[in-house]
Amino acid sequence: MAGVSETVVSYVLNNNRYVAQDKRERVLAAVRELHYRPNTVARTLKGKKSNHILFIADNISNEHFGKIVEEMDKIAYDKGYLISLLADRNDEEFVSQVNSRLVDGIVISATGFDEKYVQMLIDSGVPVVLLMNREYPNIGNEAVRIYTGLNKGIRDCVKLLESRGRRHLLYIDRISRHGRFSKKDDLRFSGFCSQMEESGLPFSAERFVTGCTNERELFDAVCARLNSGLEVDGIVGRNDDMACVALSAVLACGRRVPEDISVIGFDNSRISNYVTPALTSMELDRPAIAKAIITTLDEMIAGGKPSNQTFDTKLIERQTT
Amino acid sequence: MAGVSETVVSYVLNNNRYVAQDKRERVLAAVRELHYRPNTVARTLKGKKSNHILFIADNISNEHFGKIVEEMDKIAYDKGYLISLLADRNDEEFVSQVNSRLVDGIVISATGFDEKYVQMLIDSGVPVVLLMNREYPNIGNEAVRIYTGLNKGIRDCVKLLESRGRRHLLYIDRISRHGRFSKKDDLRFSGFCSQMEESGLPFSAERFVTGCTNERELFDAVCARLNSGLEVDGIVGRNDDMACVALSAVLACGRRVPEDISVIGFDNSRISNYVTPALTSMELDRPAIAKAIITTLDEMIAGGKPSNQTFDTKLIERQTT
DNA sequence: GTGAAAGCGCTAACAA
DNA sequence: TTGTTAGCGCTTTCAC
Repeated sequence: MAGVSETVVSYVLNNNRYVAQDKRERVLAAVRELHYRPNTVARTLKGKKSNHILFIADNISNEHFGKIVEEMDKIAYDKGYLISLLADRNDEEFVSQVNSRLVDGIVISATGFDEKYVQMLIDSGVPVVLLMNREYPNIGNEAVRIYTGLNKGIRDCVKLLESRGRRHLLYIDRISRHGRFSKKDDLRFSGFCSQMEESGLPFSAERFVTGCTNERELFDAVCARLNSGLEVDGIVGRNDDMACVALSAVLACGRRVPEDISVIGFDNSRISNYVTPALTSMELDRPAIAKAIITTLDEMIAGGKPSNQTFDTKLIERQTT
Repeated sequence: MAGVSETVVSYVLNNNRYVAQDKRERVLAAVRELHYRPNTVARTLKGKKSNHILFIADNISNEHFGKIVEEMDKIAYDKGYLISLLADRNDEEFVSQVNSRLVDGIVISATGFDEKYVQMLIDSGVPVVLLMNREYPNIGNEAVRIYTGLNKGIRDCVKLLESRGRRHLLYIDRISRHGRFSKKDDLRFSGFCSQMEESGLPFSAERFVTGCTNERELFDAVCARLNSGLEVDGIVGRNDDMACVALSAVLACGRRVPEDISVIGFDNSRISNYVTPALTSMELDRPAIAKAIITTLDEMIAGGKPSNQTFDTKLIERQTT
């Protein structure tokens, strides 16, 4: 339609070769008239970018995750990327599935996803960003790490309770139906442990509430601790949801919050604002984190070697402390 | 490696032509050994399925949406589909972006997404499933509709309040920074209006709390209604988040819940369980809905003409009613 | 029953 | 400065 070869069209659209002004204009005019769009698939096959980013995660449905994805989408769309969401599966078939897609980059935020598979993904040559909620001791720095502030954040939680005179803390681990409980590689749990140690607070297995497969079990587990004679004057939840369950258990056991027991959550999700008493929590800088993920991946895709990043959390104090 | 032509490999992998048993086995052995995976991109370019489903939504970050996506992923993965998430944008560029991707199917759940663009997507030949939270009066039945029970669900909310002797209701619309408030095409709002009419309950503009751009405004708006002399003994929130804001406003104004005013939410999200008093809500059958979305799309992609589907909601009564 | 070859829509080396 | 052409990895027609 523009009376030029395909080559010229390609040059104009990619803007990577000089093309005579008049031809360039004719091409652009034809593009408009025909609503022409280069076929992303053909482009990818030819070895160009697919403009496709994959987010592998183990908890697609929580609020924190949803907000991160929402923020990522805003930035990604402007850069031309499409984001796909995929729950992790621990097998080679999964890695193989992913590899057959030719995605440009992968973000991983999956506590239970085996490092072996992470390494396979990296080895296939795709840029990988690790959204750090746990350690990856065996993964080298071919993968860029983004620390969202979990470690320092949870330490700050402990310090806050300490400053309120609390010394007998309980840590509330996640609920999981599939046995995915926190191990020492979990950044929140390890941060909690180190801070307890640094602050010289007593920490033993019975202060680590874990292994629950549903809310009811967790509720009962917290009550059991409180009624066992164990001294408890503070509770740190790994996230707001867990803290809320613990909070309701505390109240049900007849303890006052925050007079008898202080409770603090993590994530600053909507729920923290609406429970009674309102839950103190730690806010993550999600917009900045989301932006860093996309920007970092974008740089890696362009062949750069961006460095790891760390973000700070912000204490949102409410009534439970 | 198997000593056969590419053709035979293709036949074996797609299982669509007879291939001699020994060759078939050699191919399969080579596939295993080489960890061979057909390149999805090349396959798509050749005109086959991309096994890629796009979910266009206007509220990626809420809990309801996250759970739907999580359930969709489970089923989609088993069928070989990858799901991408994309916030809607109201312009042709957006449609064009989507079209250049050659996705197999599109799910749309976006209250403010212009029907014009939905039609453009349909016209481009991609199967489209509409996750109904509003009407699409101008879209024909080339798009398959999945009703999640919003209309009947919200009617049941009104009926429940009515059965509790409540007749002076307030409807709490969404909060939006971009002016995306409910219009008559919104299934919850229209369902509420029709039920109010059927039940002969008074409904006027002042009972429709809308136009708020943040929680504080909504809180104030509810208080203003309560203090204006308007008689109010029941509140219906379009979702749990809105109901919670209203609930806190009600309590702040010194009214008792449920003695003076009953409150009901929608979605049965976690928050409804943890506010005080615990919020009565309406649960959607998310696993079934998610399954229906993928199955329907899968059928359409295979060339079938599945029919619209409707799901039921379930009342979860707690303390606010 | 199997292979050769064309072609999906694009990019880029090379030639002109 | 632009056009011809090969080729990305696959599927499928057609011929044998």
